[in-house]
Amino acid sequence: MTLRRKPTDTELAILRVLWTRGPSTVRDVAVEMGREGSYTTVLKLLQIMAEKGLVRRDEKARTHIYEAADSEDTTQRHLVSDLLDRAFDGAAGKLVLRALEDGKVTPGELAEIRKLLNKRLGERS
Amino acid sequence: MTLRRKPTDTELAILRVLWTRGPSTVRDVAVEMGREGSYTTVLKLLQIMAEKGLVRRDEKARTHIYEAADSEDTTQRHLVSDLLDRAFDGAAGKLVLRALEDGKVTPGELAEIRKLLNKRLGERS
DNA sequence: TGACAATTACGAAAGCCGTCGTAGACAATC
DNA sequence: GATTGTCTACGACGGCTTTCGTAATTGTCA
Repeated sequence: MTLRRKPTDTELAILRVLWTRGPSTVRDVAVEMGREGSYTTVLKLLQIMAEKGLVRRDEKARTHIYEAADSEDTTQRHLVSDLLDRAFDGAAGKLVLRALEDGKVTPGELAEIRKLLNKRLGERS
Repeated sequence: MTLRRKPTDTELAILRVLWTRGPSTVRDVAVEMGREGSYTTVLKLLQIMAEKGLVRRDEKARTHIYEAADSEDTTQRHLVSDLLDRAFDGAAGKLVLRALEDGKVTPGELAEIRKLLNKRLGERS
């Protein structure tokens, strides 16, 4: 398996564009981020991300096409797990509490959390 | 209010020592981290963190005493909120699901989450 | 007082990140 | 074929993070 470093903030912003847009050109990404003026900066970032393995690059055409290497879900899982280790000593419950306090949660998500919670309560010894 | 930048990974590791040990000397922190060999590195980090306002320094005695400026809870809240913005578009529910999937949650925490969840379900329109 | 140990202070180096300027390749159009 | 526009490639810079070596300061103890 490939060892991938955690994406930086800027890299994550780019990945988010790729996740929502799908495979994109440099210009696509730059426009979406409102950074058309700094075109070469976005280009360079994507090139480095390709070296790191964060994105895949299709060079068949003159204008290259970039695509996120890992899915949004996978990356989110890694980021959460990382934060869990770094700041919560692995205690997921505490993180969940913090998140529920802070953020907005849709009713659908609330229901889903409930379901997962019940499953957890049921299976515990 | 003071504008504080997000602590780096290393800084967070130091903060965790300060949170569990309480006010500590450089040596205390270095020992706790198993980095007594790199004493001056830990010292320098703490000095910089003091400049940034991440820690407070008591210089009354010859051996300075360092203490985390923000509480663990506050910092955790900031980190979660930051991750929420950067990777989840603010959707706390999704983050909660990822965390529940991944980590270990104590029965006590499960109960607390349940309670908070019920409160949320009750108040929603 | 003098020697020694522990501590703080300081500066430099290496590496990474984000930014930008510029050069070169290529295609299309006239 | 020359010009123009778009794209990739490359190098350099400033800033930040972490590490380390070394000097300066201070306390202790014989």
